Amino acid sequence: MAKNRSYKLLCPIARALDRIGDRWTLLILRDLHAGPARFTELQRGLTGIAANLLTERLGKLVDDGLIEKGDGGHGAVVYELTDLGQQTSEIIFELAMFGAQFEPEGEVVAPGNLRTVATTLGAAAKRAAKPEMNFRAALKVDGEDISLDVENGQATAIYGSCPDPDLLFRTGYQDLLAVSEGDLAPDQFLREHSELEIITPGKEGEFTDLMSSIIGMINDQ
Amino acid sequence: MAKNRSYKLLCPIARALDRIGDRWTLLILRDLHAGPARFTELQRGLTGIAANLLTERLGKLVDDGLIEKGDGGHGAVVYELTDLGQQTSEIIFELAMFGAQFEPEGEVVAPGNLRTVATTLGAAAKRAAKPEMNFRAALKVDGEDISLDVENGQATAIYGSCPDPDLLFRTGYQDLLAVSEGDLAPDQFLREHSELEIITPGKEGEFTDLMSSIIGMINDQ
DNA sequence: CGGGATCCGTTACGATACTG
DNA sequence: CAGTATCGTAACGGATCCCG
Repeated sequence: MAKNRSYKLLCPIARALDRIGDRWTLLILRDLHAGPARFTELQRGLTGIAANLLTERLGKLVDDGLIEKGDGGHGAVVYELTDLGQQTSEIIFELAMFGAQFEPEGEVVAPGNLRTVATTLGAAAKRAAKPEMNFRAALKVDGEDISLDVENGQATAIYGSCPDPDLLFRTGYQDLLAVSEGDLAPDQFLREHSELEIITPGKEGEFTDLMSSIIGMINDQ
Repeated sequence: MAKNRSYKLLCPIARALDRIGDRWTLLILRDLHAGPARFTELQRGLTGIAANLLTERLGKLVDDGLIEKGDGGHGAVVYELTDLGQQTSEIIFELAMFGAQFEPEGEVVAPGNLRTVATTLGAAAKRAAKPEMNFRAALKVDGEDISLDVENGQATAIYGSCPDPDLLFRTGYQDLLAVSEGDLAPDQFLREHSELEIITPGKEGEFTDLMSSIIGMINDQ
């Protein structure tokens, strides 16, 4: 992996792990599924990854064609997923579904940013959205902006503010986790642990439908 | 992970990786999805994992409730998946789908046994089988037995011989890989790189249907 | 022979410091 | 901001040995 620790096995699973099985690598991809990001932004989301490790992992991901360096404006470098890198979406979503059932144990810490929320929500929405759905939702989770865009049932969630939204939804990260772990009932979450502000009347039904589907999908797995 | 290298992140993906993100762990689970296995059988399938590492990984998987020690008969210990461990099936299948597109590079080596084939085939069949399908297929891949059982569309593949099969299917591991990578056309694979022996007439249609669906699913992803 | 435990050299990781 | 350099520590990999 990092250097020469490939499994060298003639097996598709081993070949996948040779590319994304290193420590931190899947978490880096997780954050990039929420949209292009700068080096420092990634470092913050990974809470304490050493700079040299992040450098090495990014380099290997570029070499393997999963990500590429892009132009973030005024000379800034951003990393973003290639088409090949996008294909890890299903893997990451299944990991999230599997991991959501475990209680956080010991001294855990919230990530330095909420890109993980955008990724998980986006992957879930891709599966749960119905073809007739069309809306743009501006989410604020603990004050951080996430844009959820659904176009004819094609959902995309990006970490960042949403231009021209149909509605605004506020909640907290801890509340989202509680719902996904089954510790908080969906309707109680929607009634007491979040605020919904309607901008385009009529769109709020589609949004709450989608949220309910997502919560149901997570809980009954 | 191994000792205290948990990510300690409040994120479902990190919580999943704390359990199954260690080196070798997903490959161990891969082999166990093909049915219970003994220590030495696992060691062979993983081609060269050090005994101490396998011991440590198995111990952690038992502690985390993903696998358990069972009785393999005449005092033999076998490791097998718990219900929780079974839930990693989707993750492993998505890894296989992602990894199947890469050409093996450099000096790779075939795994010491073909449990990986049973796992990948089983996961694919679970998705591709239609509800009306019912058959038992005895597969021989490079002489190793894999049992594919489909009951009302519920597919299970186990590494081991199939009792009372409806048909017998022989092929080679390299041929299977070539098909899954798109280097060998499905119909050419079925005609020239495999043998089908019919035991219960009429069942061969269901089997080739399923195989075609699986190959199509892998290739157009 | 199966299922490990122990020891040891090598490699990767993690923290801090430093640089363009 | 975006990394590079250094270095102590922890994990890995290979071998050997042990016990039923």
